[in-house]
Amino acid sequence: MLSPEEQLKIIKRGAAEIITEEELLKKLRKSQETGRPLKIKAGFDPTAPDLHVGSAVVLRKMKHFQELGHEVIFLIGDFTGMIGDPSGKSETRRQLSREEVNANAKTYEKQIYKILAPERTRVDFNSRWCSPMKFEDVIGLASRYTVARILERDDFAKRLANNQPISILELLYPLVQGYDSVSLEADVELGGTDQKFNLLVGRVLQREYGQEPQVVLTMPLLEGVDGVQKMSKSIGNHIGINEPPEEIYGKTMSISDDLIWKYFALTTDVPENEFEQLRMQVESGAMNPKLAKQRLAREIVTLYHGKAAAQSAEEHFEKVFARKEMPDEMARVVLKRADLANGKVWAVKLLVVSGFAQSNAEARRLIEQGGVRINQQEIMPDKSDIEIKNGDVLQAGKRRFAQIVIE
RNA sequence: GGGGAGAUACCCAAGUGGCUAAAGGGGGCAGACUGUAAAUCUGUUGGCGUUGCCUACGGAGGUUCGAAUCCUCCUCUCCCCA
Repeated sequence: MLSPEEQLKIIKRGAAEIITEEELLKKLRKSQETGRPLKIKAGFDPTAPDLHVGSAVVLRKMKHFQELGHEVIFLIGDFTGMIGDPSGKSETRRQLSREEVNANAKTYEKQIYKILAPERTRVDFNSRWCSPMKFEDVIGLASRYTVARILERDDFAKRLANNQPISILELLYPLVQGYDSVSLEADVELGGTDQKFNLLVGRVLQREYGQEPQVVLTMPLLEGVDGVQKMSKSIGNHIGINEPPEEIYGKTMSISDDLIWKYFALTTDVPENEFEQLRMQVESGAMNPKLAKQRLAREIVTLYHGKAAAQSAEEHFEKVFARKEMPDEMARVVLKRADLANGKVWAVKLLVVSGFAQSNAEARRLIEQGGVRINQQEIMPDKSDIEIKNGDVLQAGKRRFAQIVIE
């Protein structure tokens, strides 16, 4: 077993902030003396069970703890999810049914074990202690924190300043999350840097309830493929860990060059000195950043799909984007023979049927912009009906392909 | 409880009777370029087999030849006073 100091070193890798490091070290020492593993808590929203490499940043840190022999609790915030938030405009706060929550939890479990060890992971739900709470318990909880302190939270302060609505429920959220820590008697809570406030509330509440406060460990937020906003499914700038290898590879290649190193640090197991060396080569001009990014893309695909998949994803990418050839495998569009007139189809319709355009108008636009090809041959806007045969390849834009099947 | 301000497309935001399918920005999509789905530049961005028609400026009515724009009621949000 590693010494507390060595453990701390591993834990610190990639972390944004640890509050406080001394407390963590103390807890690690005590754990080693008593043989009792630390309880590591991280909370997850029950509404978005599609994990991406951004949410994986925290999971990977959980994994580190797990490998050090500590107890990891994957906490699903189902209680709050089942209440929903009527004031919120975002659908992510939509009220969920018990069934939906259960289904989402299952989806989570399928995904997290791509990263965590199942036998050493405890999945829990905060409805377990929230649902039985009586109103006086809630009042008791509410009495332990003040509005002024809640309003310290950055986004609350901003919304207040900008005259934007804040529901009472939203004010209660940090308290609920903090109370989760009390119920679990958490030693450490992990989260993104945007969670810092909520995690700190946990410390205050634990103290209020006579417990030793948890150590707060925040991880940097990973920007999505747009390079600006935090990776999130609702924004659509995410790389999902369940996506096909080609998608993960391609999306990784689409991140901004500046982000390569942050991705290496937070989403892969590549040792720091190794990617720092790549970085120096790129910055000195000795290496094309594309190569470094390809290494990154391979690493990420390997993590979730294995080495062979990473290899073929890379080949696919080179073929389609560097050499602008057609991929080996692609989706199929099935047409009935009856849909054809003299072997011809209306190109606009074809695009809609294949799902490359949402509407006829969008399909027209695509064609007018020169973005549609059949067998690499551009479709001209003035020719509305095009001849097609079985096996022809329809292409929309640079990366969407489909093979036409006529039956 | 009283007074005031506001709600515009995926998001932010301009527009205060016809020239408005609605400025500008962001995002998305496409094209060019390239070293990649980086960066940059350009175009495009409600629907309909489309020289026209339909739908759309919080909701429902109304005024008018004509309404995002004026009137009435309703819903929601914010501010000030109590």
